[in-house]
Amino acid sequence: MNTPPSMVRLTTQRQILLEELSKVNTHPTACELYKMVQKRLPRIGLGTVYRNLEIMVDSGIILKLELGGEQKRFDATTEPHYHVRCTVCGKMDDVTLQVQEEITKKAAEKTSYKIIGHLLEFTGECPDCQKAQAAKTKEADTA
Amino acid sequence: MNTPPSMVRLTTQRQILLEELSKVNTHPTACELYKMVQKRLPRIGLGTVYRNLEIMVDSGIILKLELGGEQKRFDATTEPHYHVRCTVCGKMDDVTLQVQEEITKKAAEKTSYKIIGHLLEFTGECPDCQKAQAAKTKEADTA
DNA sequence: TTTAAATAGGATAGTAAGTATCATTTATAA
DNA sequence: TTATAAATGATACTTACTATCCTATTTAAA
Repeated sequence: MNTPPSMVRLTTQRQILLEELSKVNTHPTACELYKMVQKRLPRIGLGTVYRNLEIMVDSGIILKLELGGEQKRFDATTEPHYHVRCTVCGKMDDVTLQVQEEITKKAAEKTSYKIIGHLLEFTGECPDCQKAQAAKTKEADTA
Repeated sequence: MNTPPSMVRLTTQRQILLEELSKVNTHPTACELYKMVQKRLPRIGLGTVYRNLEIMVDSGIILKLELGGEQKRFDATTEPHYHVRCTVCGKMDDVTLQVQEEITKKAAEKTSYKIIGHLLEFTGECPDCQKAQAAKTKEADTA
């Protein structure tokens, strides 16, 4: 068993990436994070962002949210919790709802799969999009 | 209010696509469906598959599963139900678990989003991958 | 029943998110 | 100090999916 001379270095890029991700609770996409980090490290490459996010996911520092939507999103909170996704703008937020452990057991009884866990995502309309929608409706009424 | 001269035709391609999708319960990807349909319609284009799947989703005939994983999957059963995804091979199956309506209400109390519904996906290892894993472990032991 | 309009199909080009490659730089260890 | 490993940034590539375009088919009108 030869341990390879491998160790995850806390480079400036990784540190700033993690700082920026921890700063927000909207679970940004890789591209959004790239833009955020670019303000502090203008020469950073998009590849570095993707690479380091993946490394941090693998080492359990952050979570990758792979549910609905086109793009993957990232989350600095690693404790299991649920999310809402806005069906209009795609934004994601946390839902501070007790994680349902028992549902995993129930599912395990119903299938021949070896169940590991579950992902729960709520869908809805975010406050901003609700407002925008209301404004639009009002506009149509007066027209 | 001018209704456009639009109506969804039940073409051969659409019919066969729907038949093939209804035949299986593994929720195939567009690409998998393409291969399935190709056996009966060798000249069909991949674009036609994507286009018609989208049309059928829009008209509510089938469901698009946009949860975890790289690709979207399709489901001929439109009643709300849950799924398991194999974390090894990506295969998806149904979980015949009672849909938790009350969880949506609970979530609505915890967020400023206007909650519409929820998506629940279990993760685990499918029987085939469990077997393959077991065989691999055994091989390593004897080596 | 021919003709016109709408719709659909197949081929192909284009997008966009994400991944792989590679030369260069930076950090660590001998 | 030097050798080795690892990380970076630039760029090329892959893949799932979408848009475009021209042809074919279906439907409706004359």
